[in-house]
Parts: sequence; structure tokens; C-alpha cells
Amino acid sequence: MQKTTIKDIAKALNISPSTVSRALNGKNGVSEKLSVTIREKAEELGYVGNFAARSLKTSQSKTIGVTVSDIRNPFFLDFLKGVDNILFQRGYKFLLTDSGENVEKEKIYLMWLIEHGVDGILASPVTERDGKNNLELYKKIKNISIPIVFYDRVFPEESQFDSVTVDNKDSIIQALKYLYNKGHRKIGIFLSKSGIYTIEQRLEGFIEGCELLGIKINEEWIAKDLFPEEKTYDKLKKLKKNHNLPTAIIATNNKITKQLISASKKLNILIPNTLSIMGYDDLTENEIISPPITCIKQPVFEIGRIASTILLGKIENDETKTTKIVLKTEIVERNSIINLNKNTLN
Amino acid sequence: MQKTTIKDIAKALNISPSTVSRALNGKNGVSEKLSVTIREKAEELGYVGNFAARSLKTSQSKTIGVTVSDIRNPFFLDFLKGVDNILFQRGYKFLLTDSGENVEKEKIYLMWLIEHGVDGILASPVTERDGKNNLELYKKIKNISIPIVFYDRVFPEESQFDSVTVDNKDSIIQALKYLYNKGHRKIGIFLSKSGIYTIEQRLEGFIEGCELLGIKINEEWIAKDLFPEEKTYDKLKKLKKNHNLPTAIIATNNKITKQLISASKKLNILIPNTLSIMGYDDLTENEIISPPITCIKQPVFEIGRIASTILLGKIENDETKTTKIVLKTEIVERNSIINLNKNTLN
DNA sequence: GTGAAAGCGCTAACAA
DNA sequence: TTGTTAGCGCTTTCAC
Repeated sequence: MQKTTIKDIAKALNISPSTVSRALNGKNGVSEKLSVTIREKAEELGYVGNFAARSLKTSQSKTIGVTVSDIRNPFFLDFLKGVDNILFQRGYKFLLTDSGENVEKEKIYLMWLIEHGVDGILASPVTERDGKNNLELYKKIKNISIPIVFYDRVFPEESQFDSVTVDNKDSIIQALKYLYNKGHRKIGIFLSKSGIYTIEQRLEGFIEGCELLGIKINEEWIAKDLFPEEKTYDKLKKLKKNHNLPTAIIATNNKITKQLISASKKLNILIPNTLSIMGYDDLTENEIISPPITCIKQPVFEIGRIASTILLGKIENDETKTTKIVLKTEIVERNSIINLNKNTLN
Repeated sequence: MQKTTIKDIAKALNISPSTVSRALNGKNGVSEKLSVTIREKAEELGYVGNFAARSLKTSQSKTIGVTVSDIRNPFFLDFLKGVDNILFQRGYKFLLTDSGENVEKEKIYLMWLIEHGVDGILASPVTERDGKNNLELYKKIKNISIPIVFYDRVFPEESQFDSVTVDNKDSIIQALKYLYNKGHRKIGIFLSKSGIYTIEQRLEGFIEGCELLGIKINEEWIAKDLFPEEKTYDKLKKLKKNHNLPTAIIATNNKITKQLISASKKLNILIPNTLSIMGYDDLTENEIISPPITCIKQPVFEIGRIASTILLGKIENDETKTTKIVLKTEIVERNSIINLNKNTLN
């Protein structure tokens, strides 16, 4: 059995394809009666339309491309819900691609999205350790008038792109202040893959915050480039072996948070008594992990909603001014951080 | 700036579009020299192809549609990785749609996928409480020669569809045996949304397993239709209030697992001492939850790989025989289940 | 209110 | 080896 086309419906009803098209698209210029007949016939024959043909003709696809850096990261689940939340009601769908932190793969997928004629792109650009990225491609895409909104990550020097991010530096400064107030002075930070914008920002925030608060920085406690995040275990083990554990460690993503917890358990490091942990990202399981994780929460769902809204504005209203939104994070307090002041009083 | 077309390249090089097309698609019938020139020009002009045009002409899209019942379920993350693992290397991409356990939404997305001309579909069909589903639509899709492979869920009475599932009944029987061996006789099961194939199967497995092992079934301990899964708390609270807790509860999905843990904490029910819990799905956090969760593990990544492989076989080799793969689950042992025999010995 | 005709960008059969 | 031509299914302008 073949797919039904607009022609089949026209033939069956002895009318012209253009009339069928008009009726099916709800355009005026077709009598109400005929319109109904056409719709019924379409239903009867199981007509479903042909995206390729429509898109070819109208050069718009009502779809937008979304790139994520790693689909397994729960971060994206809420983000995607936020995106879907805006898009679905406005009649858009999205194409999801997973770059896997790989510049080459990102490029392939970006090309694929353009081939598909997406009306716009929501992207979280990849930067590899050596600084390699697809900035030039992104510029080209922008040049052929496909709007792009970056979310989560950006190219800091490039001002021509719209973006929705979180104040990464401030998020760590907040964490530092929180820990400081609880009496912590020996604080470490465990960072994921070097080169990634968010991670670099969080490191900057750490250094800035330490200076601000007069916390002495110990290079040993700054663990860089923990990617894959399983490296966390080795680093923590080394610190323990050298009897050089800080009293608190700030994780810089949810994977490192989990790795820190499980590594601590394996190494018999008691949380929060021996080591306090500030997690990153507020996942549902944070609450039932032992101990429940105090963490930095990003407004992920909102990021998805705002980025989509901006993108749609560019697509539908040809909005030209570039907007850069920076959202604040907040700290969700649970039990993975000990109050050292209190302890001293005992 | 406009998108570059094959015509632009042809004009720039003073040759015909068909030659350009041949060169770009690596078909023979073009001299190596010309082919190189064409490719260079294409690169220079930033040519990216046009999916709509190609798809319209060739009536194949090199994309497959994937429907998931709820994108927020971590189950799908590994599944998708498995799918991507097979598809990417064979030059296919996928369109992801989230039906949200909603038959209407599933229908809209299914139509959208067909409109997009997907070469095949990987689906986990939705069934609502009242039995409503899109079986007829699925049959129609099959009739217009778009291959479908069901994964995770199937229509049990329909033999014409290919599928990759897990032995759901057996998974619960295994769990029951495990609990029985640890001395448990008062066992409950917490089930998610009624009507869903996997859930119904797991219930059947529970009843069958109890009979097999001579475990007395207490209807109070069979909690049905916990959807949304937050209902878990109320059910557990009621059981506690009536002083009618079983010694062990089997969860039937990862959300209920988490809800059971957090509800137990809120209700001051000690796990595993007062209540043992058999989780469903082996998520990374199971290890660091308190206590670490003993659970039924589905080979999720494999499901994705196998389903994709079967589908590609149907698409590329016109494979006609229907295959139904049923994979076994296994139990991952951790600390959420107490050994009552041992306890007695103390 | 309806139909005829052109064309979106590409591929493939057929010619040369 | 290369070019010409037709047409995939649809929308849209221009007739009537």
C-alpha cells in the first residue's frame, strides 16, 4: 500500500489538488461544504502529508534543532521538558542530537540539522581540551539566516550570539560563602573536562571567591579535568593517602557529585563529618542519597523555556537584537555539609 | 546570504547539476579530477544539501523515528545510547518524540514521524487505563510499508509486529525467589499505571510466583495504579497506619523505587530492617542511595542496540520474517533487602 | 470558489 | 564521462 497524496484525494473527489491543499491547510477560498468533504476523504484514505514536499516548497520546517553535549546527563531532561513546553503549544517540534562532547560529531549533526531545514537551533557548543570547536560553523549557520540560541555554554568572546546561561562564577562564589559561614577554610573544587565554558567559569569563580573571602588556595585541592568523571575516585584516593583532605569539596557537575559520594564511601571517608560535599545540580535522587546532598541548583526548566522563547521570537518575528540572559543559581540545603562552628562549640 | 544549492555549484563550475550530484554522492561516472574540484567548490560555498529535496526524490530519509513514553525516565537514556550506537555508524539519525503516556500525543507524533518520511519506527506503545491505544494507527503504518519494532512494550495479542522486550513476568518471579530465600513471606508489590503492558506482566509474574512458592497473597500489599508515582507515599502511609506492612516490597519501575525510599524515610520506616525493597532498574545512583538498592536490572543498552539492528534489517534488506526477542533481567545485589533467616539465627 | 501551471532542490533514467 | 530531462508532493500565483 502506498502513502496517500493530495493528488489521490483530488482524483477521488474529481477536483483539483490545489483545492485539496487549501482545504487541508484551512485557508479560505474553499466552500465550507467542499472543505468538509475533502477532510473526510483525507481521513478515510489515511492521508498524512509529506514534510519533504511542504518544506521544499515553503522553505520552513516548523522544527528546530537541539544539540546536547551528552544525552545521559539528567540536566537535559528538565531542559528538554522546558523546550517542549514552549514548542509544542506553538506547533513546533524539535530534532535532538547528541554531540557527546565531540567536536566532529557536533559538526556532523549541525550539518544534518541544516540539511533538515530546521528553522532555528538551540545549541550547547562543545569545546575540546585543545580549544577546538565549531565556532566557524556556527558563524556560517548564522550567516545563512538560521537563528541560533546558545544555552548552558557560550563562546565568551563572541558577542553576536544570543544565549541563556547561568551565572556560573557566582554559583561557586555563593557556595564558597555558604561553606565559609559554616566554618570551612580548607576547601577544594573538583572540575570536569577542561575547556568547557561552564567549568572554566566555575574555576574562575572559585579563585575569585577564595580571594574575596581570604581563603587560602591549595593547588592540590583543585582537581582539574576529571573527565570521564570516574577519575574522581583516583584523585580523592590520592588526597586521602597523602593525609591531605580538605574539609569540603565543591563538585562542578552532577556526575562528579555522584562520583564524590561513591568514592567517599569506598574510601571510608565519612560525609559530612570528615568531608563535606557541595553538589552541583538538584536531581530528584539528591534527596534520598545518603546523606541528602546540599547542592547548587540551576533553573534548568526555565533555561529551556527562555531559550525556546527567544529562538521563536527570532524565527517568527525576525527579532534582530541579540539577547543574553544570565540566570542565578540557588543553594538547596540538605545534609552533606557539616557546620564546623557548631562542632567547635561542642 | 542564501543557502548554496547544487545548481550554484554547477553554475560556478560551468557543469551540469547532475554531475555535481553524482560527485557529492560518491557515485561513479565522474572523473576523479572533476570530482575533487566539485567537492572543493562545495566546501568553499558552504554547501550542506537539502534533506527535503533529496527525501522527496528518493523517498528515503535515512532517519528513523523513536517514541518514548516519558523522556524524563532515565531508562530511555541508556536505551537511546544503544540506539545511537547502532544508528550513527550506519549513517542513520533519529527523531525523538515523547508521548508522555498520552495516546493523543502519541498519535500526533506518530503522524509527524510519517510526515517526516522516517524509514522506520522504534516504538514503545502507550495504553491508557481504559485500554485506549493507537493499535489501529500502528497497523496502518505497517501497511504503508514503514517497518516498526516495538521495544519495552508490545500489544500482546498482535503477532505481526517485531519486538524486543524483557521477560517481565520472570523478572518478578526471580525477585520473589530471591526474597523467599532471604526468608521473606510477607511480600508486596507496588505497581505503576494500570494498563501498561510491562506493569501488567509484572503483576502476573507476581501472582504466578507467589503461587509457585506458596506465598500467601495479601491484596492490601498489591498497590495498583500508582500513577503519578507520587501516590506511593499515600499507599505506604496507609499500610503503616494500619500496622499492616509487609516485610518486603517489590517496586515495578525506577520512579516507584525512588518514591518508596523517600516515603520510607519520611515515615520513619527503616530500610532494610523494617522494610526490604527490591528496586526496578539499575540506575547509577542506586549505589549511593541509602541504603544501596538491590534491584532488578534490565539490559537497557542492549534493548536499544538489538531493536535498532532488527529495524535496520527490515529497512535495508527488506527482512520480512518477524522477530520477537525476549531478554532476561538479572538481580543486582546491594543492601536494601534484609536476610531474615540470618536474623533469626542471631 | 475552483483549476491550471510553475517550481522548490534534488536524483536518475536516458542520451550523447 | 557528462548533460538533458522529468518528476517526487506540495503550495501559490494567476486565471477564470
